[in-house]
Amino acid sequence: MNITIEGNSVAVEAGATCADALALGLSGKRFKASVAARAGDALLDLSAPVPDGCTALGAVLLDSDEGLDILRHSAAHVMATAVQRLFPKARVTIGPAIDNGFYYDFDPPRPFTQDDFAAIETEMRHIAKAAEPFVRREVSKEEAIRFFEEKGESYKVEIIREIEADTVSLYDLAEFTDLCRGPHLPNSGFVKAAKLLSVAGAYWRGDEKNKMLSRIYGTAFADEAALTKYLHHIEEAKRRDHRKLGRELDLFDFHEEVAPGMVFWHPKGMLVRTILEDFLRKEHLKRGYELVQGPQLLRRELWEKSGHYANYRENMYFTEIEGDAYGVKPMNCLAHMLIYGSALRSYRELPVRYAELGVVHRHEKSGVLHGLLRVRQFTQDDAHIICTPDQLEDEIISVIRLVRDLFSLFGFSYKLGVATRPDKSIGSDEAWELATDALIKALEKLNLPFVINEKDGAFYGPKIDCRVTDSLDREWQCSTIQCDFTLPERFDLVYVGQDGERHRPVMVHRAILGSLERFIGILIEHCAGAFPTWLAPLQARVVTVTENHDRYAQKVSDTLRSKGLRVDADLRNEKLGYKVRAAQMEKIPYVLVVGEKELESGGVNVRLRGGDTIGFKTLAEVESLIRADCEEPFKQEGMNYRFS
RNA sequence: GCCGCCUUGGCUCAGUUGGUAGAGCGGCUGAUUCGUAAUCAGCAGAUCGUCAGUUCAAAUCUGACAGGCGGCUCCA
Repeated sequence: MNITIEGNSVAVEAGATCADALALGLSGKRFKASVAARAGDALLDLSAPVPDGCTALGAVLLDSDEGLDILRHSAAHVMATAVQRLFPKARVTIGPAIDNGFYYDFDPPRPFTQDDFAAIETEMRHIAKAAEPFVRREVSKEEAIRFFEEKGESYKVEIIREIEADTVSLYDLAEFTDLCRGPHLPNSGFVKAAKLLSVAGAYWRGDEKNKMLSRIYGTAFADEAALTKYLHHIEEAKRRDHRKLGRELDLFDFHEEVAPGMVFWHPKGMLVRTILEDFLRKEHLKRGYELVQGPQLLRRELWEKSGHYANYRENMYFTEIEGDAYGVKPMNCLAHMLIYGSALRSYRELPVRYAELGVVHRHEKSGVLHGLLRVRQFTQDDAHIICTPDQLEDEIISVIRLVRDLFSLFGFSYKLGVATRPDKSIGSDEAWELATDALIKALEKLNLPFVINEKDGAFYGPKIDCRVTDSLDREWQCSTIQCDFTLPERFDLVYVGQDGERHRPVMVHRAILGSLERFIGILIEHCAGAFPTWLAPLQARVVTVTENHDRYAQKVSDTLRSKGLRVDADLRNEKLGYKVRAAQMEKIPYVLVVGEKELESGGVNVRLRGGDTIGFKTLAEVESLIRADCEEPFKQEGMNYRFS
């Protein structure tokens, strides 16, 4: 039969393998770099026969995304084989490839530790060196179950029992056989640049009621150079860790023993926060929001009425005074609804948009806390939009616009997802449909790419989530836009329509940056501590050459401060180079050097954060330079934010 | 909460087989008066996370607890 191999038509004998076919159609070099074959959407082992009716085959190269995926999946098998040799009693479970690597979950007699890595890696190298072939076999379910039962591999048996097909595929690698869909590398010889990275506990099937397994994470690359580069990248990313930079730049800290998961903002960090908050308030007012604020404590009865007490009690803080029980708010919606409900509203008032930088407390489990990214007390840039069903889509569009504008202002890339109705949910089908449609249509109208996260919505309504990544590529949710039909019902929110009748409004909960703490944490990592000039706690530092220039430096600093710029002066008795270095490490955008020449001519010598010296400038020039720098990001957004 | 690891001056880290603590940075003082990423010297600063236990003797060994780190589950 004739098939096309990447554009070349070749004649293939019946019973030929994918490798045979590719060898005919590819250059020798390309063939050698191939680790699997592609037929349409399917990936096949090179050793697999060319499928019946197949008319075209492509090569999957080792260093392509798909090739790396296969490499890492195969590396997981190599690791499992090594573990089986060293720890015969360790039962195996699953071991997939993931972004940047792979893992394998084991149920060992004792959990693995990093100290086991050396031995496992050595064994993995032996297996790689032996270039053991991966051999695929199709067997009946019964046969597979019998096979794994004999080996005592109960987890595998459990998985196989749930597979619907009549047959399953097994892969042999040396003496280790694993249930696996494949495809795999032709042999283990390709797994030469692999490294084990960490151990972790992981629940069997991700359910915390199940047994905790011992997971080993590792990674593998096409060659040693790529692996070294990746490991270097990880090291580099750790330098950007907001927890490290927060301490080094004196932005914030934690006092774990007295308030785990709660931030202590130092002056510089608080300044960044304050500037950000001021900007957010102005931007919200500009976009038709009204600012409100509710109390931190609300009577327990209210939380019972809202359903939070029933569903969320474990995560709430409670207090009691003079026999009255209060709950510390974990969210801001209730106060906003009470404000809405304080008067009978007309349809003419809608949409109502209440915004609050609301401080909330959530008692997160101790193991999940993570610097600023996961805390127990945080501030949401929260708002609740109460509108008619007709207004819903337009409201959502403007919220998404705000998300888009703010995230591009900071230069973040983000991923949007629409979470649809979960199995456990309340509300009518029409309401769900109306809201889900509104969310999707809004995203489509703005031409923003998004994914659908099936059944991932809140129990009271669908939502749009926006996720951004930290320096180590971990994803964190920031924006959330949630439609809610429950609370307006429970709190009997109404508006008087044109017809004089009372109607039920729709409510949208939305946060754009999400939590200010989390957002600032990610921002720190994003800019490696070098905040954009409009947010930098110090925009410029005057640095003297000798103490003869102290008075002049102080005058320069005072003058610029009086213009509203954030400036200080380093008058320490140190060499210029020392103070320049200090300013550089504090990531101050502008260093203004003053010495004899500047004293005489009445200006400063400007050095930029990046290291460039742009030379002599008058103070007026410096002022407009810094202002222009502040306004630059806003021009791109068409926000025209002024710094005066 | 669960699994593994970790906790020594403000920070980063040494501390060999148990014999009651060291360095660099930072801070302070003095000398130096210097032109774009570290001038020199001196001084101060630690009941080694907490509480028990083993021991003649514990930073070091054991246990519990509290935090932290990496994951899991959860979540903004």
